[in-house]
Amino acid sequence: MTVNLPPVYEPAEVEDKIYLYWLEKDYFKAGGREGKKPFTIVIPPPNVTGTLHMGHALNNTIQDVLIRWRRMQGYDTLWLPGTDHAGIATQNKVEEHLAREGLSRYDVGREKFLEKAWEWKEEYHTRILQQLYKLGVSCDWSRERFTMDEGCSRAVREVFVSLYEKGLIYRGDYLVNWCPRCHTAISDIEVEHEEKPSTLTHIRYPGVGWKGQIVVATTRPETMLGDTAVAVHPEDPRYRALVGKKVMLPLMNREIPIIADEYVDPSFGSGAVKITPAHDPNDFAMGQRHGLEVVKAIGEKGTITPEMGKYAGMDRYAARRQIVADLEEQGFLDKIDDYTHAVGHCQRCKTEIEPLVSLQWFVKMKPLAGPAINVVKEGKTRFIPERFTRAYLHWMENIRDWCISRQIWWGHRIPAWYCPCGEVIVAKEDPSECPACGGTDLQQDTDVLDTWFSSALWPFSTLGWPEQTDDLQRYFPTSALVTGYDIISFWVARMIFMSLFFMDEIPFAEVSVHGLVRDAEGRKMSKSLGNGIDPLEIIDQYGADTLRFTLITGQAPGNDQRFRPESVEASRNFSNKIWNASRYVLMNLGDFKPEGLPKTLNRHDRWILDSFNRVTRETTALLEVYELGEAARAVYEFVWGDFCDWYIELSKAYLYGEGEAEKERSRAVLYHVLEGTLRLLHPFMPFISEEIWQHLPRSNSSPHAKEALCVSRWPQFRSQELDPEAREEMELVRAVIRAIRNLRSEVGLPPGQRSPVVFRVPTSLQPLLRAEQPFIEKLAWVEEITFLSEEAEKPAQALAALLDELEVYLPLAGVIDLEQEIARLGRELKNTEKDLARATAKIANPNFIQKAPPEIVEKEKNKKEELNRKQEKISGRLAELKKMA
RNA sequence: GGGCGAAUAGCUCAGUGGGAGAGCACCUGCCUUACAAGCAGGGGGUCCGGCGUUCAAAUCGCCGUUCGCCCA
Repeated sequence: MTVNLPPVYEPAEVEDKIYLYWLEKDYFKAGGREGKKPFTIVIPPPNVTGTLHMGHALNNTIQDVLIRWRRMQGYDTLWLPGTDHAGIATQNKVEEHLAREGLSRYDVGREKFLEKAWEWKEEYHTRILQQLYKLGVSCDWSRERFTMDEGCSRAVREVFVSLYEKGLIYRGDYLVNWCPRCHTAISDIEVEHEEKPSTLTHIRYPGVGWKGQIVVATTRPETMLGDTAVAVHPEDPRYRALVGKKVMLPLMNREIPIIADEYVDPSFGSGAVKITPAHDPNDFAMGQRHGLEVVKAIGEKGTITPEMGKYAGMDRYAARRQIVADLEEQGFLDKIDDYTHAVGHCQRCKTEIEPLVSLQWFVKMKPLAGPAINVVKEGKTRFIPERFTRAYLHWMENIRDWCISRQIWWGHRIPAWYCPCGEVIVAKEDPSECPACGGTDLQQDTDVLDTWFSSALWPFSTLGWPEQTDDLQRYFPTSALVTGYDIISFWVARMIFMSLFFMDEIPFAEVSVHGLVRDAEGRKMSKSLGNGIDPLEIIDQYGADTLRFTLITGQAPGNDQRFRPESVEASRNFSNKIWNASRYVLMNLGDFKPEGLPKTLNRHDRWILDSFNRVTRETTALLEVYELGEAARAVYEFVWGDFCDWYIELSKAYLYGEGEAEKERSRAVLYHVLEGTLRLLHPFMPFISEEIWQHLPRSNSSPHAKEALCVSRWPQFRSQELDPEAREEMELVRAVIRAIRNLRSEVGLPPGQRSPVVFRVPTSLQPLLRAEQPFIEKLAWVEEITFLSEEAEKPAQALAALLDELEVYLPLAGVIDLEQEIARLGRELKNTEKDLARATAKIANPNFIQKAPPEIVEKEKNKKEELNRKQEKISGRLAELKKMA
């Protein structure tokens, strides 16, 4: 074969071609590996709201690394892809779109609106898929799902009806977080709290039938319109006598009672608080305890209700200003202080939420949370890193009922129907008549379910549930879930309790948690800041492998990372390094046919095979514990630091030399190591590794004669192939070469100018160094090596590198600057003596000898001896030089 | 108010009980028949501060400082 690869890797020319090849061959399809253990991941379904961002790129790359690695290990891998309808988010997008034509959703009507939403979904679904293809993910596309497809929708109904029948779903009046802009209730965790400078308004409430007044403080004076009590602490001596009496609500001229409740903090403000059950969660709870009236002062549009006299219809902020002005005018305003407090905002549109009492559907959480707490405590589902367990448990243990109805149109419509006779019908199939009165005038609930309701079923609904499908049997529970820490409570927690309730099993054994991808300055990437980086742009410019490698190496489990152009370039350089190392091998293979490793291997071969064996072990072990960044780094170091910097350089002597047998042996090892390296690399950089692999010669007797790297075997670590002898010898050889390079660099010798060196070396080491002489000469730009025995006189006019086992001299008659060399050796002596002192002190400590593990003590002793020899050599040399000076 | 995380080279970050690391940046010398997106060499650290546990702490515990996040 003729190989003529360009010197610079061009990802754009190979990636699409290779992805299509993989798809054609159906490599990503699960099944067909009977008898193999399954390894399953369900994708965190991206929202069809828009396109993918860097966070998605990271999330999917991690999953793809795991899946490709397990596939190569021989597992029956299933990575199930899909997308999420993302209720409020998508609805908002479609509404924005309509607004450009001057239309509201009410103008077009529910049916037409949903058509638009489906169109939106189709468009973005296609784009998301394109992006995932570009990233190179190996999902089983034949099993792709959507949260609103037929099967998932059936699962949603099944779950709703079942929970309703078991009394775990109920409908009730409750204080919910209302977004006046999205015009819907949202769950507690969809509210973002933000500290904001605000004011604390102190208002006087005059006594009724008693002399005096009570001052209450509030951050939201406009809610006073709906006050139905003033509360004090029962033990508070200032107010004890007033409990049970009444005050007059200013502006409204309504009498309201003074009540006592433990909840009131007597040390805050005046120790008395106004109670607005309709507009504050704590007040609502207190109102329930005391049977207080609920007076709505603010309506669903964020405006004052019609019952509130002159304020009726005013926007809540305008009303606040007006009310404060009126209070002041009428003498009820005590004072206004500056104050900072947390204000709830809608996660989707950032509007300040308004707590409102309304009729909503809820999931009763306590019975569901218990088992979900247990499985995590028992370690049946594990969070990685472990610290996220605590956040999960804290949330689960303090959980409140989950408001699941949303007053929007895009989503799963609540399967409840109302009959004029008062009957409520909750059913899997649309009812045609009322079971109570036989009436046919049934109205379905207009609300839809919270998006997370369907996502909570994702691990089993996507596998066919409620049908007992083969896939469900085989692939559930899934093996791992890969997700960002920001959706542990939204999604992970809910999948766990839903799965335990309906499947009686955990949904996944391990949750690998990753962090956020931030911009180069560490800020969150966001549309409003305009600091987002489109993964596709990076792929177009540098290739998917580069993007993947950047994200993976920049990542430590559970930690945020910054996306920096420098790191992208570093990854790009690495892929080019791989490309060129492969070019070198391919250019020199000739008509080589792989037939396994040669029978006789030399020291260099044994050393690189030992290194490869070690990096195989390390990479595999790191992947096992989800340390993907470390695993990728291990491969990087091996490729660049061992294979390229040393083995390839050493191999040049053979390949550019004369001996045919040597050439063949060298080719075989280069081939073997390169091929194995590509396999280690493949999960991280699937495209470049596959592309090069496809260029490698193959033969039928080759042990890895698969048709694609993507389905070849993951390298196996073999302990019997470790070669400590070769390793040790090569370490010495490399140390000698580095020492010579270092000396040459001290005097600024350019590579082209070769120099003689002198070794003063024990006879035991002479065979090794004489055997390696040609390589030392080549790699250290040496022209001639003289071997001296230890008895021989040392060269005088020379720089010295004093290793603990031998001495290396660079003779430079007349060139050497004695003063400089003395200074240099003096610095080295100082460092050596410092280390020696530390080691000596350690060994002198009887506690250390007694309590430290024997191998550590042994190591320390060896170190001390080594340093001793080195110290003697340096000081000896210094004495000689000083004599000459 | 409660919880969690971060603090290590100029920058960005790995490292979690046994001799301080990487990438980038910087300095020096090099186009060396794979690669200048490269090669060789080098400088650079109070591992935030303090106390403790231990034979041994960047690593474990406690206290504090600064920053970030989550929850109430």
